[in-house]
Amino acid sequence: MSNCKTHKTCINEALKTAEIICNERGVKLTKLRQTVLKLIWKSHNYVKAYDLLDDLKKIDSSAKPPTIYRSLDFLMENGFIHKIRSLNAFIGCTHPNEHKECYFLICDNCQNIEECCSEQINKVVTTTTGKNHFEPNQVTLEISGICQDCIS
Amino acid sequence: MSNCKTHKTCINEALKTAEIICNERGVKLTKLRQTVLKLIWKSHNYVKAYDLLDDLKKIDSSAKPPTIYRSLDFLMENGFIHKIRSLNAFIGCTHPNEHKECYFLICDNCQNIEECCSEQINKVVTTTTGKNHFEPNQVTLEISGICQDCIS
DNA sequence: GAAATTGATGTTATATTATAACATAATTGG
DNA sequence: CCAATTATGTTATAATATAACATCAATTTC
Repeated sequence: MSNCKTHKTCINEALKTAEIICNERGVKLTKLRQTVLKLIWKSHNYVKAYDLLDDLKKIDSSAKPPTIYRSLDFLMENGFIHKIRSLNAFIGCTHPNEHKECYFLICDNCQNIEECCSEQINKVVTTTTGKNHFEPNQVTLEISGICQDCIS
Repeated sequence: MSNCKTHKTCINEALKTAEIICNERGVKLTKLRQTVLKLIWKSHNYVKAYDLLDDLKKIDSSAKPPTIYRSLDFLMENGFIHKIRSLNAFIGCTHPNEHKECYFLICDNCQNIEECCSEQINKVVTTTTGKNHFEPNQVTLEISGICQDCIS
């Protein structure tokens, strides 16, 4: 669970980091992409694409599905957000650029998602794929259940 | 990769196992559910729900989306098939009832999916969730990449 | 700096995936 | 048998996502 005091800091942080990484990579964090990233970071929870679209429409009434999905694609490609496949939803990455593999603990009760990265998991994934002579590209690990705060 | 000689055996095996488990559990593997399971087992690859629906329509032209999705739900609940979330697709389980957690190696090239279960992964998942005081319910682990046969 | 190329966004349309809601039929437990 | 439950039929629509083409903006090349 996030216990940020002034959430604005989180948003600014996320935007700043993205900006820096984009500069490094020579890709552009356009106004639109910034806006979408900001909207995703409105909270620490996951967002659905069409909810995001509704939010965006408040700013630009001409926004349409491709508007959102393209920005989402860009933000995912660059590791600024993640797609949660078991929810068809998106969430801001808490540490873009640090590594590729991010794992998620998804609370069925409060909907909170904890990004949980583990060297140990990486290792065991490597071992398993190695045993199968499989060259991994993308690892999706999503664990749903009940989070600490909801276990009573 | 599957190298079954007479694939019919795989289908029959899957159906028989499902039948037995259903009897044990006192749930019903109805004609429809059997048919859907058989259609899923038409190959060792994954299938998409609407392709399945098309197949089913050849048998019963009145089949509609809920027909398929209900059967899929039943078959998933009972562990006879898995949903591959990163593909929005379904695949027969190669060892229903043995355990809950099944992991997948998905080849980006040949589309083959290898069910890969690992006590080691289970353990590290338990450790990770434990560390986070998280009570896991459902674990989704899908690794996409290039399989043994496609690495040249 | 004009032309050409590339990348981003706008726009229309539609594909794909999935479920709600209610009707009917089949099964089973008392 | 009757009531209750479970399964299926049916209609409609919700939710998720992309194709295809038009336009606009930025950049590069000459």
